Amino acid sequence: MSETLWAQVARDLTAGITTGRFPIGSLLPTELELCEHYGASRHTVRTAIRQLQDQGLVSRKKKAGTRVEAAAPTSGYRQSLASLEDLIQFGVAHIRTVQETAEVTADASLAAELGCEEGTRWFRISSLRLDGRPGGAPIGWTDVYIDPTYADLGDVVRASPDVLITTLIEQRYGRRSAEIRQDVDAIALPAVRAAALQAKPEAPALRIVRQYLDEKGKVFEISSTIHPAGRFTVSQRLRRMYENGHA
Amino acid sequence: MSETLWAQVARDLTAGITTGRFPIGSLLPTELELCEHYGASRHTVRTAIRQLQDQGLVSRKKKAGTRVEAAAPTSGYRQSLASLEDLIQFGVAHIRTVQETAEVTADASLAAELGCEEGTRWFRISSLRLDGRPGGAPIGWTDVYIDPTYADLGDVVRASPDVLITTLIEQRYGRRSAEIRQDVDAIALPAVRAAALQAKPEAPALRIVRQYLDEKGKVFEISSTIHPAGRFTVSQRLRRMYENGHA
DNA sequence: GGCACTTTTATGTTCGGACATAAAACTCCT
DNA sequence: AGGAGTTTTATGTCCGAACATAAAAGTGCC
Repeated sequence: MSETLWAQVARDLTAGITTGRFPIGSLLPTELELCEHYGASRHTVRTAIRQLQDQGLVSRKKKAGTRVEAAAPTSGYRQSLASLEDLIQFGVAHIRTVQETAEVTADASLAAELGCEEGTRWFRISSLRLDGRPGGAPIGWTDVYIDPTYADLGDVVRASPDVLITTLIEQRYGRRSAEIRQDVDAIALPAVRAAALQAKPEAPALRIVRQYLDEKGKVFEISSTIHPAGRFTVSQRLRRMYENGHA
Repeated sequence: MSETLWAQVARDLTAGITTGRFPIGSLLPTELELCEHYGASRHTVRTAIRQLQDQGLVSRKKKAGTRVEAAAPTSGYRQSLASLEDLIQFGVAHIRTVQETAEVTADASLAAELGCEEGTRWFRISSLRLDGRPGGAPIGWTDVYIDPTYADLGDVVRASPDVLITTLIEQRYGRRSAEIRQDVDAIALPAVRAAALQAKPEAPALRIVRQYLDEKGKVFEISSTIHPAGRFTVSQRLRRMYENGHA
């Protein structure tokens, strides 16, 4: 008795995926079918499937079934975001001065920018990012969109100008970001932001849109930041990751 | 009935840890005690504890019990570059049409752009990135700088317009990238590139500079790509990573 | 045809019980 | 005291069953 039953099932399913017996995009047999096939209880089969799910090999949805997402455990490059500097890079932890808050409904244009459904309601917190020196031009302008039920965060955000809003939500509501999606592109600086950012309208600017997803894959926060050219650079270091998980 | 029972238990235990009711190094109550305390089954309590374990908050050992290891979840995000789409995003695998090749020496301006020493000699391969449709405007302009000893790659690059230059170097010289550094910022489109990219000079553009380092940390390839606004977006997905390597 | 409603179904949550296993704790003998 | 063997105990594995829930699929009415 070397290997546990659920580990055997997990291994066999993984093998089926990597060998192509269960191609990417296809559905795995249902739990009941797997129970019968392996002569195991549903509990055991679910434990095995959870293993694959944790490795990102499959995703599950009620009624729809278990879908094969990838043929191999996520390997490739690993980004290290351990240091404070990395967090600043990624989360923009610069000092924030809140300019305005409002409850908005996403029209077609905003929905396209944020990558959300049209008609979604958001509570928006707009702020300027400064780099500490009082004299210098601002680094950027950020619009943070959060679930309207968190609207009371507005005051807290003003009170803690150096804490990430994501962190505030986690502390206050226990909702953690399990995944972050970031899109970076270039745009012409919108005229309405030119004055506040001390730059010319239509000047080149970097736009960073980040979606924060919880464990269930639901987006609960979106931020859109605009940096005039030369004031901010998105930096990353990716190291090749080996099978054993080390870099 | 908003939150599941096991999630409530997990949250309460997490709160107990962060508030110091269960200090680091101490042992949590046994499963049976927690069952009684929360009026839940052992299965439910175990699911909750597994959550904390996955987050690296506690460790478990038979007989010894459940030990508190950390007061806050180990944060750290992992970037998944598993799918082909991700590789295209990162390596720009679009079809390439080589425009010119030359041997250059980095002056102060180029050294600043590439982040290398002034005076370094490079072999430069300049190419346009197309997206397949013959009619459309190009996606971007790429200057790839490689060690002059690899100059004979110029012909190979022309012959294989859809293969990453990094891959070619690896195949031909066995030199593998162990780390990639990427910097993204916004610039005004240089006048000399405007015509080829079918855009106006000074128009907003995205610039992506990537350094490829080998195992010893030596940079052997640098690429600088310019994309006029709206033609390219740098996309990333980061998933929270836990101690055990799972997500 | 298209919209509103009901049914079906696969996964999610929760319970209760049983036995296995590893490691600490204890006992006992020399 | 100290090592060998036994007991205790908390976690690990596994089963069976029931109900909840979300989403697809089917149904029927206008």
